[in-house]
Amino acid sequence: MLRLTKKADYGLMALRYLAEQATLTSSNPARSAKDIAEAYHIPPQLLAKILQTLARAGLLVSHAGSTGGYALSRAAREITAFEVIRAIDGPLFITSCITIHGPCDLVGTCTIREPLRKVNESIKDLLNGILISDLVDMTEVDRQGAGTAVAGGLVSIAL
Amino acid sequence: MLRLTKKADYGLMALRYLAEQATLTSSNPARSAKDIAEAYHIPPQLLAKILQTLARAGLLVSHAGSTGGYALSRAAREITAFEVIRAIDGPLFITSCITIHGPCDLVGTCTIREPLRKVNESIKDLLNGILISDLVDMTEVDRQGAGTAVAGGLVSIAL
DNA sequence: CTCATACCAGACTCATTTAGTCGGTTATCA
DNA sequence: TGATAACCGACTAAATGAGTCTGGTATGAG
Repeated sequence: MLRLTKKADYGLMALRYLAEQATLTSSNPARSAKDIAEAYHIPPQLLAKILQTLARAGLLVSHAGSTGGYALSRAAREITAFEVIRAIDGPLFITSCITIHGPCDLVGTCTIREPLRKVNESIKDLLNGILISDLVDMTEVDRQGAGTAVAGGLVSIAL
Repeated sequence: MLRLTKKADYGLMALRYLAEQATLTSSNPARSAKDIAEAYHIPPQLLAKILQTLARAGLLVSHAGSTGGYALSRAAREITAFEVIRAIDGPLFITSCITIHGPCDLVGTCTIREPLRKVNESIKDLLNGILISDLVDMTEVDRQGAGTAVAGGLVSIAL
């Protein structure tokens, strides 16, 4: 089915939210897991775990205490969607031939591994071309009902 | 995790096999599910079901009886990897926001749906650029140890 | 000082999906 | 007419995903 997990979805939404907040507020950009969860109606405990994962991966900085919360560790235009997805969902494998335990038992007989590996790389490049800042920008565009502006760059994929 | 199911893997391998056989034999290109399964050490009954699905989708033609089996319904260069994957794994959704039951319950609050939809389209285009004949060609290239030749086209993706 | 707030960590449950099996039916050809 | 092979749906088991629970630890406000 080739779909992202809900966790990755939630993670992207949270990062986008934090990026947006960072531009709106000058002083303390930190937001608690609870706040973000309420903003999007995400199960709070689940989001908490996701944010912890992202903090462990170095994409977020966390701070405990009453004024604490999470904030982006870098600028929004220096964090890619791929990093987020990879931190949450783990390494990206389009084929089940290539797993974390090395090649599958069809080694030698599997004839489509190499082509699919290239597709894998292409998708990775594609996701690496999407920045958290792009997510914010796109929402703004949608809000204005324009749809003409094109955010982000151009990704060329050679097979 | 963004991975293909094993069924889709098996389906692609089978189609590639049938494409290869079609070029090698002049007369009857049909191969039984059992033969293909044995060639790749795939559970025969499972592959049988996959081939039936592909036949129902119009990608294969089937013929019962002692000399029967499956064959490609079109030329190998007129069948895309996307068609195969879609026939087996169903519609392709990179985000769990967009499901078969329409938009998720986060409608209105989900801020990343549109960007991810575009990624989805890009992946679709990417897979549509890969033909079954490419899979055969690539294997040949690998066999020759070349690696210089590049099969397939170039897919440009605008975000 | 202390307490409410918030992060941290892991075990755990429940639901869904995936992988694979089983049994029986129908079609075709030697 | 019997061997071969496609067809079909129901079924089971394993893996993954989504979400919860419980018990901690840090930190700043009052």
